[in-house]
Amino acid sequence: MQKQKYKIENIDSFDLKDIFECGQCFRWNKQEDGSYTGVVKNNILNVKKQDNQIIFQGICEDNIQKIVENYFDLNRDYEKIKKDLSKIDDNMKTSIEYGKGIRILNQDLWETIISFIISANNNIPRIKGIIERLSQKYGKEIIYKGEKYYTFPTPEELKNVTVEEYRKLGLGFRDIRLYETTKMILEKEIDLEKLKENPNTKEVREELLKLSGVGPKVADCILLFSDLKRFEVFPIDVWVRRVMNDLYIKNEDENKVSKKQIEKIAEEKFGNLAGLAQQYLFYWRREA
DNA sequence: ACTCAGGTATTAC
DNA sequence: GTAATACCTGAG
Repeated sequence: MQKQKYKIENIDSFDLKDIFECGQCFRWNKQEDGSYTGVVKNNILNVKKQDNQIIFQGICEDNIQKIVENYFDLNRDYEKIKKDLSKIDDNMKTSIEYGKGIRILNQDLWETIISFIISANNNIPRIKGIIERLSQKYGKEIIYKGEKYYTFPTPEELKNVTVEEYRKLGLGFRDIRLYETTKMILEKEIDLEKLKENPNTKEVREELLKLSGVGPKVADCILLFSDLKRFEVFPIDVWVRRVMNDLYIKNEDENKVSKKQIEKIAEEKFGNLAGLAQQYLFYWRREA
């Protein structure tokens, strides 16, 4: 573990707010100076934007450049993606203009699974609070700039946690789901390493759906936001349903719009970039 | 007191 | 297969 620093310059498609507040992650917090600090695996990172530079610093167990390039998806050409998506229609163009600094993070698969199970029928402040308490209680402490941070607990670290203990953390009815899913993963009923190696997204999705607390929406979030990185999925939550109905379907009652209907349009219009399109639309509809 | 929030699991047609 | 319903919790 050592303090490290890394800078990149003149990168488009990199805005702190767009990245950290577009709804893909839960462990990044804004600091007084406008930078963001977060926990990435066993590393504490702080990201600051200054002029046309992005400055990453933190305490890392591995090379910070390597960590950052992978986590922030730096080797993907977002300019090209945005250009392609913008051609589709004015709606996409508008939403991309709004969220032009978005990048989809390569988050740890296990952490993403648990985080999005917690997200079900929940609100962001509460989701963040639960994840923080979970990490504080079962993760490892790391001190950075005098502050205490906690790594996200590994499956092993949650091995002996009871349903009652989860309930005490405020998980509510999701307690049993965390318990069961952790058990399934520990016992390799679902092998996460094998999932990463499987290029067949449909098969991986079927596997994820076997986990307790993982339904269609959570499975798609995991596929898109974790290091599985499948951009062809299209997670449909209340906001996406709303924006898709507003823009393309125009049913008087958005709740009557079927999931299949939305999926069909997403597939036709956005194809293998559906996940990105979803994120721009979601962020725009929610924040703008 | 009551509604709502990044849905899922269960039960009943 | 598709529709209705319950579900922790805490903030507004």
